[in-house]
Amino acid sequence: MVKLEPLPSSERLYIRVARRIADLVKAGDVKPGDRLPSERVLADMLQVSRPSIREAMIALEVSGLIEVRTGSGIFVTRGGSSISTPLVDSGIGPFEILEMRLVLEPEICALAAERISDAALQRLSELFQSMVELNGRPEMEAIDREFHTLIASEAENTAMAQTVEWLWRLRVQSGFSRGYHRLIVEEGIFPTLEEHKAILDALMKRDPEAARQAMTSHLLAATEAAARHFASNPA
Amino acid sequence: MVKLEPLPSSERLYIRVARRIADLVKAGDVKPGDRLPSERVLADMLQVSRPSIREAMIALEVSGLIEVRTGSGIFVTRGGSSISTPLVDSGIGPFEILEMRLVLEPEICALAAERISDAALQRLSELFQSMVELNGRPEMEAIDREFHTLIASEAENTAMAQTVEWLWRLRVQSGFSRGYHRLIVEEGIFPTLEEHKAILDALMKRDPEAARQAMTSHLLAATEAAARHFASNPA
DNA sequence: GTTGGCAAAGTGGCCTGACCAATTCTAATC
DNA sequence: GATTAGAATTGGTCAGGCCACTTTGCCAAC
Repeated sequence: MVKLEPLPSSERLYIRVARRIADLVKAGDVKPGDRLPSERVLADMLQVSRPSIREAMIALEVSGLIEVRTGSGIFVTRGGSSISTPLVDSGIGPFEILEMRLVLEPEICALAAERISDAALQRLSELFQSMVELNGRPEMEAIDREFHTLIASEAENTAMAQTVEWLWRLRVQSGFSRGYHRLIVEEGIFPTLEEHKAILDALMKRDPEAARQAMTSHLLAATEAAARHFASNPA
Repeated sequence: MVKLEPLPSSERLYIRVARRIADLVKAGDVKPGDRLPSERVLADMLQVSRPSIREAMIALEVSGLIEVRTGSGIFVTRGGSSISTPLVDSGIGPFEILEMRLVLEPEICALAAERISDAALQRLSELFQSMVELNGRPEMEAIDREFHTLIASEAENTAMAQTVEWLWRLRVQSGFSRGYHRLIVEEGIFPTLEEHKAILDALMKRDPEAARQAMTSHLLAATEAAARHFASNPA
């Protein structure tokens, strides 16, 4: 029972093209934020047709490496690549997301307490101030998101940071945020503010154990709030 | 400072097409393993050009929802979504992966201890037997992978399960496994066997605390082994 | 000098139609 | 009935074209 897999010889063209482009980015020839040559130019350079270039670009776009702006050009994404789920609904629900965050983010927070930079602490303070000022307006969710993703990025573990960002994307996608605003208005925003304050304080003291504890409390409270929310707002 | 999200207008065509197809799958009109209508037929049905259909298919293919077989047709993937091989290198290294697994998998294992099915326990036993028999051959890594991903899927949290699979894909991609075989030969396979046995036993007793403990020990050992490996094999 | 508007150039979005290569189906042949 | 050669089907790729949107820069009006 031999199993000679290989000799694929020629992969599909769009994959080869996509890899070439991805290599350019990885090699640093084009940096995040840069604009790639136009599709027509790329087609000419790589000696393939424009449809093939387009297919490769779509593959890279779905992979999160590039961003296509109509009429303007193709740009390299700033965040690099990540777990992608733009098209297919993952079927992952709010409680699964929260259960996973409850496992992941306290540890991330503890790591971040030891590794976080002063600049990041400064930014977190600003974000917290914004939360106080916004006080329950819909924009708060975006602030909340940056608060958590920033902490995740300061844990200095790309895998963890990308996962946290992925979970936020899933959350937005899963219709959890549709009732978010009403929820925080009903519940009152202050408990959430206090929880974030506790996290911020722990990070500033660079106290891993306190940070872990604060994040755990915050996410437990969020889970309970979500449970109440869904109890009174079936599906 | 209003922030009116600038009208949805028309998304790009390939995305709308891809969503339509994805909905077909989600609604169960076409099931995993089924063949989709040919590109030409789809183009005719949706009243778009074939290139647009192709672009949508590539997006879905990258997303892992479908599989394209030249000359044969387009088929819905059996494993749902996320079997796809990432197109771009994430730049995430072995130690980041291990650090994250060390956070995630012990908790997953504890959850699985309470939720795991008898069938899954049976399968885990078989996998362990295979590990004993293979005893250090390269195929072991695939077994190891199924062992861990199966446990993750039994935690009954799709987000966690997908993340564990993602981490394995990253591992394969990050060149960690290139020296894997030599490593386990040098180190001897027995410690790893014992660690897996401990995990299996804990799950069979449905003891969450023991399961968490066993998985932690296993991953700590793996981290140390990886450290030794990279110490003697500079990148 | 600044501002405002407008046109041209550049870019991606999408289409038509065609040919090639791999696969599968069909039917004639043995 | 099994084999096999040819036809039909299907994805892979290309060429060229037109449209809509963005950007840019010139020029007129203030």
